[in-house]
Amino acid sequence: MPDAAARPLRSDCPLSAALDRFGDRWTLLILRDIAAGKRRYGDIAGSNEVIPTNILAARLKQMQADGLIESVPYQSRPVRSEYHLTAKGRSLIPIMQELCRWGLAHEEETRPPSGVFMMLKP
Amino acid sequence: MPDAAARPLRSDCPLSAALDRFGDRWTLLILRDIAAGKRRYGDIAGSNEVIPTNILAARLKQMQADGLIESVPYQSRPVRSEYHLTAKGRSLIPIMQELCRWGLAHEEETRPPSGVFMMLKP
DNA sequence: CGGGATCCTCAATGATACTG
DNA sequence: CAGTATCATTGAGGATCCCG
Repeated sequence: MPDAAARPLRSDCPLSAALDRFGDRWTLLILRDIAAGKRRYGDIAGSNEVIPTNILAARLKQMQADGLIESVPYQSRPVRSEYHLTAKGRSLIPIMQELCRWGLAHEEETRPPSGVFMMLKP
Repeated sequence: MPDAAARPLRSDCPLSAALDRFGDRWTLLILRDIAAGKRRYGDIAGSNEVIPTNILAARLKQMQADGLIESVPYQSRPVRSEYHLTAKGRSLIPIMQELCRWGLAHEEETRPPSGVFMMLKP
């Protein structure tokens, strides 16, 4: 598997650049989990939206390559790491909150007022 | 191809719901173009990031199904339509602007200060 | 010519099994 | 537990083709 590298950007448009970094189905959900305090692989894998493990591993690598998170080893043999947001990753929290507000306002018509699983503490 | 229908959501998380609507590589770029005044298929297809025509057609249908845009016929035989933002589509403009700001702040290090192709007028 | 539809190829995704 | 390997399926991205 080709190791994660910085991907090229499609154009000079900054919106396009942002989407090239986290405009996919999983990156922001992983970032949400880490921001919410989940630090280990298994915590994130156990989230409500069940992310396939191979994709989770690939995204964690890509997000490190993009500077959104960093991995901090907490034991060796076997090597185990925790994931933390970098400053760059933290800079996405307001965006996630705004997306969250939009989702609440526009996509909750049909669903019962069950639990809201997004709770980022600014 | 199954005609565009509202897709199911992965979970109750409103962030996830928002991403299920426009968390892909093209939807927001198309929305940006329409918001910036491009109304016809060819205008959007000619954008800086070259979107394949099959994807553009599919996205336009999906965005209508999701209520983000509406198509207004401006001639019949052959039927030709213009695309406009709905109120729901317009509600994404602040989000696009914030993404844009993020892209400028975090992803422009390497590129020369060439033109910025994103200019949404609030 | 504008607005697609269609076909093809290949990369990414997703499900699941497996391993250190 | 934290991933990697494998494999089927989907989707992206090009290149036409078609139809009015």
